[in-house]
Amino acid sequence: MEYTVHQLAKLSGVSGRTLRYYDEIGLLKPARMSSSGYRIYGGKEVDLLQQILFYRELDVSLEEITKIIHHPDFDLVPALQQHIQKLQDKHARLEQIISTVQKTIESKGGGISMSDHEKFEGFKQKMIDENEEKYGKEVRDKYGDQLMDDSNAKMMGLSEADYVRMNDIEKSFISELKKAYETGDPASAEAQKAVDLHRKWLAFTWPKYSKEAHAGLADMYVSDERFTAYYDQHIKGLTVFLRDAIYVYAGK
Amino acid sequence: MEYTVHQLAKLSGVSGRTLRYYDEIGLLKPARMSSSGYRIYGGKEVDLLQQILFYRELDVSLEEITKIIHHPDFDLVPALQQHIQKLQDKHARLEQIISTVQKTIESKGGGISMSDHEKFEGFKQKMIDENEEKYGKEVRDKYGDQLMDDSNAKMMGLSEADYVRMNDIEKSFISELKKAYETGDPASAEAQKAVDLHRKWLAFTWPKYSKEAHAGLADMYVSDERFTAYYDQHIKGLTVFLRDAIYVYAGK
DNA sequence: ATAAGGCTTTACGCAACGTGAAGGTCAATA
DNA sequence: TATTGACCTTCACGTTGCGTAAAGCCTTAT
Repeated sequence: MEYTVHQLAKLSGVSGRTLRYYDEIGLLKPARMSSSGYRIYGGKEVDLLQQILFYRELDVSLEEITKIIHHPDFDLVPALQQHIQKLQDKHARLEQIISTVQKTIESKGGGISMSDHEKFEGFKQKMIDENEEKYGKEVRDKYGDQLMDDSNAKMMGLSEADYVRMNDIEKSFISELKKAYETGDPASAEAQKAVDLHRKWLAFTWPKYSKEAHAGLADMYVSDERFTAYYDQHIKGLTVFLRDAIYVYAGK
Repeated sequence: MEYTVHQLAKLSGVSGRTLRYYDEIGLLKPARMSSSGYRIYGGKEVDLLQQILFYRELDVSLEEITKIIHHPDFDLVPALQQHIQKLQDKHARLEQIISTVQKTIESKGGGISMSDHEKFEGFKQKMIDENEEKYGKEVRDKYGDQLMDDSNAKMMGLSEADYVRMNDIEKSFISELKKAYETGDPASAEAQKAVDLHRKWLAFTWPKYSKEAHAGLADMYVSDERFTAYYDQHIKGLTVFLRDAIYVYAGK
């Protein structure tokens, strides 16, 4: 039996455009062309199309399918294993996303404002990842794996109520810090009060406090442009002022 | 603090191109343009970008994000609920795909040929779905829900070994049918032997055999172009011949 | 003054087709 | 036989979220 595009299309459930496209990219060529230039497909092509659709169902790209179909000695198993890896990654990521969206929806019923919630759920993991990436090695070298792992765990375990309190404290901290900046003295009472709030704020994510780590963090603030940008957003030079105040606080 | 594209890009982790694109589609416009035409972003834009990236992480389309961000009274919860639905569908589908790919890989170790396996795993559920869609109502009306459900269940429970045997039987059936066609007589011994093989083949997916259902299936074969195409692929007119032979077999 | 590095707009490319547009072909009917 | 109407063909643009040049202006440092 022979089929034109539309016939094969109806037979297989794909569109005519799809078949022309498959012809175009060399995935499925018609058996022959009629005298008037029509595409004519035969039984062999029907079978091939079945196989193509099978792999397509599995989310394999048409490029991969082309290799699979047209090279009988194609190394299928490793390719599929790699493919399954990607699928599983996607799967895990979706799971995470779904849970985040669910929490986001729930939070709309509760007292936590949307923007808080966004900042909370959306960036928690990201913060940990970035933290790990940028400072992980340094911190692990300096203070050991335990501290870093504990810190990450604590971050993940943060409740939303905690998060709200943490945010409140940070706001107080920023406002105190700005006031302190006016004095121009990192050792002033105002500055030290601000740093104390900073310490409390850190307590939410730090499993164990140490003056050395606090001072180390101050260095990071100054050297990392994202932190600098964040603090200098309020007043230019605030980051350096904060570092100096922490130095005093930590007795460095 | 003010930022140029590249500065904000580094700060937030996205590319400059992305920021220009967001400007272009009206998702995130710079606070102002410098005298020389540079994009200048402020603290407000930094916050907005954070929110944008949050939703982007959740696989929300930029179009949706635009609505969410720029219309404070946007009805977020139903939108997110709808979104979560899509995510869950994707998630479930991925699960199914992963399992199929896994089985596909496993089968490469066993004795079942790839092509058999493809046909088996990939189309089993699809067959059921299509079956249900096309004939479900008719069959359920005629023979009751139980038969249809049982049939679907039996199909899903088919082992691969069964599937191989099923395929063998179908091959014999086709070859017998072709021989029978030569005789031109649907009542010939050859034709009836073929129909008997057809019956055995059916037994793999039919929970209970009945002559009425068999004859009904023959009608479907003739009226459905996919079946017609399938059988007429071998010899034109074979479908009608098969129907007539089944009629005789079923005493209709 | 010149080079380096930032910025700009313009525009093609990616995946897998959907959706016309403009025009040829084929079978059946008035 | 001429004309529908239903096919078929080849362009070619639109989709999503940017990556990646290309060509040229702006700014800063040497």
